[in-house]
Amino acid sequence: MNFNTITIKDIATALNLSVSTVSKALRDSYEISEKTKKLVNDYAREHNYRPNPIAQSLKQGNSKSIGIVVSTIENQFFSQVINGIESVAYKAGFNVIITQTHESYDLEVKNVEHLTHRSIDGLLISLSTETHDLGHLKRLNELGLPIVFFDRITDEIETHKVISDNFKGGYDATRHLLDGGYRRIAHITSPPNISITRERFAGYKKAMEEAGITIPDEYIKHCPHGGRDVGEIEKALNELLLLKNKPDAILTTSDRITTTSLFLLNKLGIKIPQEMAIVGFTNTMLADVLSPSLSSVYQPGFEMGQKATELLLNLILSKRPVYEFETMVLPTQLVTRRSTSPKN
Amino acid sequence: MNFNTITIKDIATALNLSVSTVSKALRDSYEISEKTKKLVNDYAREHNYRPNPIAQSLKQGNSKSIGIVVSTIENQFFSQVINGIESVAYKAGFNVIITQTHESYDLEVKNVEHLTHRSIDGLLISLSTETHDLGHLKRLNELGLPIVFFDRITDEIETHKVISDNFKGGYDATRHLLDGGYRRIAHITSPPNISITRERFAGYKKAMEEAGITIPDEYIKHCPHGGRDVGEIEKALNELLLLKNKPDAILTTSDRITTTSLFLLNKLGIKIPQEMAIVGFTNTMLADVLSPSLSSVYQPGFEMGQKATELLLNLILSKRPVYEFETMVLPTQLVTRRSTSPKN
DNA sequence: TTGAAAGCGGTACCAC
DNA sequence: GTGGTACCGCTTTCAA
Repeated sequence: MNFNTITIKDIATALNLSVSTVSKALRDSYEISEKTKKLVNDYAREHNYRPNPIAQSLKQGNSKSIGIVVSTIENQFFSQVINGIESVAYKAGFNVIITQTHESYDLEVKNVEHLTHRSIDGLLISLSTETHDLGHLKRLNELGLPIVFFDRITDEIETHKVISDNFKGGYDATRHLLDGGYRRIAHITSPPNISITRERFAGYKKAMEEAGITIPDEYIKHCPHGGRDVGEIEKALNELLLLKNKPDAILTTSDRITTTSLFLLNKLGIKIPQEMAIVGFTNTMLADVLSPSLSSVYQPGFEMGQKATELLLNLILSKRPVYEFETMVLPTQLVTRRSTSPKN
Repeated sequence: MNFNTITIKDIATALNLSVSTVSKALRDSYEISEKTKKLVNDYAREHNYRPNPIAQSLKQGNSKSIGIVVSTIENQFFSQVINGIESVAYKAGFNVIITQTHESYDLEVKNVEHLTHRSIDGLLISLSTETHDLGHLKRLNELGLPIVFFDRITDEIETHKVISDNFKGGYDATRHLLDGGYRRIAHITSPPNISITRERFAGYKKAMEEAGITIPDEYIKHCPHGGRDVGEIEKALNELLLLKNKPDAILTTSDRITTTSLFLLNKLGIKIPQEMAIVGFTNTMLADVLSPSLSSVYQPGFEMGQKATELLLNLILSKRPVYEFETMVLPTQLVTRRSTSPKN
């Protein structure tokens, strides 16, 4: 149903004008006399006229709106990104449509389809953990849909990308543990197909190598859905705890894996950091208030949303096709707290 | 831009049929021969045809999508509600469009306008703290737009509503404090114009009355934006701490007010619960892991989203106008933890 | 069984 | 300066 009180046609009838005249008057065309413009605009204002953007986009081929795909808005990092996106988009007169994949490839495909059908002018996307095949996005990219990837990106499509410095985040966190005297550092993370997993792992590995430590294979645990299900985190943690060569510290990635690991360790009665230190990627504002306070790698979510949107708007508003793309890397921030206090 | 590879017209041209025939074939009309149907459907499948829902909704006057308005998705409660909404909506073949007011009346009006223009079939809304005037929603309601309120509702519009048992939540939490020996119980909450504030206050008041305690006026602190800004929470808390007759416990409402209060108390070095007990409404999954673990009133967010959507779909799909409305009240759950351990 | 044409709400080209 | 009209993609009478 259409709940706009009034259409351009109604105005035309009421003022005894043609629709085209009304349309032009509303768009402040030079062709229309000031008198008519005033007449039309006054009437429109009084009757609370609003153009129907669906009709407009059908006609004009643009919609002044951008689509967003994230894994889940429950994740503080993503809700901060979305706030950043909105702050820039609204200022430029664009609306946003938010969708969630819940880490499902099928839902990602469905959402992207839904968004393009709703006639978006551009797409901001962070890939789901299940996504291997990028066909759905490649097709759109080739058709000319402006796309900007953020957070979880891909090499297979050339366009603007915005990430945080995951390598450095992983490196700094690991270095911090090493400096505190921890040597047996395990890593619970997302599946290796998504970019952030590989980047953070690389940082972790580098720091370990520099310390002359070989990482046992069984120290690396992947959660197939990036921690969506408690079970996968529980499994990873239990396996680590059962190792002969039990780790004395864990580096976790993603909000969910980090906070859930903390929860589980507490539940098991394991003393943090004496028996097990923990540092993780998370954007929760509660790191300070956790028990114990949680050392964490913070990503600039809001800024990431802003930057990604600025780049996307550039693509959308560019008169000519763009062939030069950039990958913007934003700094992460390690905040050390009690969960990683130095040994002894 | 339209990034659908192919339109109904393309199919018509390719198969040497008329658009109307193709349209009917795709909709499996009895008028069309099986042979033609097969021809059309095969071609459509091969070429990955998807109808353009914008054009459809322009024509049909419905869009198979529902609009959502919440204050902020950063709030765990609301992201849980949204997940509940999606779970029901998707199953019924409806899409959802999520918008945030950030507790601003202006944004609420703008979002509602944007949603109705995008041709939604129904609206799910939780009012912003700034909203006093309901004109924008009354108008739509009178025009026949199905609306279901949840969480922060209003008496001024008659329709389905879903809330949690805020009275009982407030009552139980207060009762729990009283049972623990706390008597000077303060209350930091949202502004009184929104329903949840009044309902929770009523429960708190009832419990205090039953205990024969008169609540000093200065024990009631309202955060104008429901805790959106840290400053307003800080101010409320500081004022309480400076009172001669300093409270020994606080009941907080909303995720933000609750967790921020905990943070601030910790920061000030105030011992919880010895110097100040705290219990609050929050849906964070971290209540257990906080320092100290936080007694909290949990609201069934996911279920609320589900119920609200079911009611909305009833309204949307109903053949005849609906005149009987219900207000569904879902149970809250008090989980007691260390932040409210009994005195002594 | 199939097709022509109108129309949803706008925009824009082209006449007058 | 104003109006007629075609069109965006699709659905739906009404004719053929």
